[in-house]
Amino acid sequence: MHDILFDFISKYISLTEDEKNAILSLDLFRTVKKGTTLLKEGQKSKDSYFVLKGCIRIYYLIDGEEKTTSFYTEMDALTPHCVINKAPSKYFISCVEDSILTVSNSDMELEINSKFPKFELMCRILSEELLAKQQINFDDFKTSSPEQRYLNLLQNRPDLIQRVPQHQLASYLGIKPQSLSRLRARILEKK
Amino acid sequence: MHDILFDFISKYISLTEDEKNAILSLDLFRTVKKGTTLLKEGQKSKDSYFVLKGCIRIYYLIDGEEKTTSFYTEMDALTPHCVINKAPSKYFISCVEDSILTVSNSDMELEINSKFPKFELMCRILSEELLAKQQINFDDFKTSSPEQRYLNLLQNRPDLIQRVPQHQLASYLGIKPQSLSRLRARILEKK
DNA sequence: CTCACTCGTTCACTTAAGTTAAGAAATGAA
DNA sequence: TTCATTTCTTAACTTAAGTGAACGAGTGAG
Repeated sequence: MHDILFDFISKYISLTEDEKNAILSLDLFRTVKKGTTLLKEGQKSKDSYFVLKGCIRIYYLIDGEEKTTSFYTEMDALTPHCVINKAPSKYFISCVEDSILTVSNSDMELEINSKFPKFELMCRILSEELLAKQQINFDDFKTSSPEQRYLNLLQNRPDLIQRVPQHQLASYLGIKPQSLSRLRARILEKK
Repeated sequence: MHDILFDFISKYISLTEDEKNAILSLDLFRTVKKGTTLLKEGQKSKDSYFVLKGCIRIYYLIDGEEKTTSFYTEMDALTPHCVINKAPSKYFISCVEDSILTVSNSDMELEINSKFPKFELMCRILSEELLAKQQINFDDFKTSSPEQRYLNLLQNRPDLIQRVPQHQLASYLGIKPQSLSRLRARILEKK
């Protein structure tokens, strides 16, 4: 399990054994049950997550309705906005499946980063990469119809469609569950 | 003009006179005319931008049509995805107004960052902040209708609606220019 | 000044998403 | 297993966005 984390890190920097041990001594690994809420609206958390196995999601509660806006699966890193801007969270984070995560506190990260400048570098590169990826994602979303977005998802993250409830997928695509059902029927007809 | 840049930087780190001079010696400042294309689809640029005055936009050319997906105005920083992942650009960057920018090369940044670790820190914090902001933005987009998105824009970036052509605004809102016209008429009626 | 072109708006029509409701299927707890 | 709940689908109807076309206003090049 640890290897998954180190494989991920090795894409950005190389670690000495000492550094690996420093990370392991932080005791970051957690297993969480499906349905567990990791963060609630209004809370001020300092925790960031990295998904080793499983799936977690961000959702908003708007007019009593859950609106899921993102999914994080294997090898995805998530730092909630409330950690960055120290404001109460606007959203919930919850486990879609039984999952294995690393949970790291921003105080710990500050300490590690100042002790090992290498980590600072990794965090910068990682954030820049995620930002660029997120921008392309957003652009794709803006420039396509719900149907195209579903077909894109089918191409790029086919696993999500299998492992995630339809009504959560729907709001992820920016539409209602009924529209997703209809849209899928329409696509099948065309084939 | 230089002050705008230093004011921005001072939100993240504090600079000595030496460091300020190091930055100034890089000769980053450029004035660009309205309509200038800064980056074309297919190009592999290493340039990042910071807007001191004016407005630049990202747009895609899809089926011969321009789809504008973002605007950058005063105090906005933009590092194109092609700089990050070293791939040909998927989009164009162009000047909406006569503008004053800083243009910095990623090689220069690499050098500066290794010479002054402070900059590395600033870049990390800045990217993390931008990523968090971008996520909230994307979430808002997903969870609202075109009409709500227009009303949000009216709240959060009212200047954009004045300074940017309607058809560019439309694709920024994820709709067609005709729909934006109609939607605005609808809102006026309601009042 | 004139002509061509772009831009924003309007209209009629088409298409697809939102809404409300109902029912079947799957899930989970007692 | 049973019962309640959640999830997904379908349907009928409403609403809003997409499409194609036309028009006037504004802009820029010659």
